Amino acid sequence: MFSKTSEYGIRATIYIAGKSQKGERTSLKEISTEINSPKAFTAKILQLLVKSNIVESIKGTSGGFEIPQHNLKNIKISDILKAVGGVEVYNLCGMGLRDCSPKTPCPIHHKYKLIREEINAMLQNSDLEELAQNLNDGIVFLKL
Amino acid sequence: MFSKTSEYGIRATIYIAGKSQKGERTSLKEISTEINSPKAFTAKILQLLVKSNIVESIKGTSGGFEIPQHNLKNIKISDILKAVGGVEVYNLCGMGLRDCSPKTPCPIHHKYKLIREEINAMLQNSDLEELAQNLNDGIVFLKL
DNA sequence: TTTAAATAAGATAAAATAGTCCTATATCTT
DNA sequence: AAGATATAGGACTATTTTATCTTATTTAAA
Repeated sequence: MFSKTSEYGIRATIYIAGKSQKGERTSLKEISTEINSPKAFTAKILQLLVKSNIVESIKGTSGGFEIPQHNLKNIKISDILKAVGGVEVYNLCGMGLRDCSPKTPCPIHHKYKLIREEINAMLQNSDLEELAQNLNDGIVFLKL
Repeated sequence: MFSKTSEYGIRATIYIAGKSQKGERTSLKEISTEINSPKAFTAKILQLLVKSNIVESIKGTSGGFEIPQHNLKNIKISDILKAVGGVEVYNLCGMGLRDCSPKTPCPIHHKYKLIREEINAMLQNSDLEELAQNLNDGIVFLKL
């Protein structure tokens, strides 16, 4: 479904969001431990998220990553995917046709269109405030 | 969404099905031209489909590929994906968690589960007879 | 029976994705 | 001011996916 980059990106962001919601800052080391992701690779992905202003990074001792609490409600999973470069997938033809359209549809165009719309709705409706709350309430998980 | 292998596999099979429905046999050359796929790579994928008894191959001059007409109704897209090794994706956690389950769900488990079920329904409900008919009627297309 | 045309199969190559390592830079603490 | 700890970034490596090339085999037709 998602690329590894997208998976780690989403999980890392939600983890940071959970910490931020509790007023805590977290480090790369903690993140990669808690979401079971390769550390150096996750660092690269976090750099993308910082560049896109989804996550803030603080260098130096006691540095780390955080997300301003008042931003949590406005950040959706689709924003994370956009930042790490993995969102346009869900707006393309399921069978890889360049000119797939309602007028020249691929064999699964109509059925897949509905699914694509639901995927996009899911990605655009899930905000970090809700996701972080669920994480902190212990009703969802990020570890392998 | 699908891997290239899956895309070409589905498109090639539907193309062969369309020909078979008209009582015609088709060749690798024709297939890769008509579905805009790399020839040698498509040949590999067709080998997988032949091994899984989805497609029949005939060697030699005037050889090619075909699907017995009475099989068309029983072959679903999910069978094609199974043959080329690209179906289990839609039964895994969207965020890559090994232990994702209703009891220990990932943050998008419940929403994604519904989507997964619809994807699987789509893959299991689309049979080659219908898909080939649509292709022959000119209401769906396989080319870029 | 030779030739041409077709698929089969194995080896190889190229490209994309995933992941690591090392050095630089910033910053808190002592 | 020095040292420890953190992120930033570039170079590099590994793996997987996608794609090609070459040779063998089969078979219809000339």
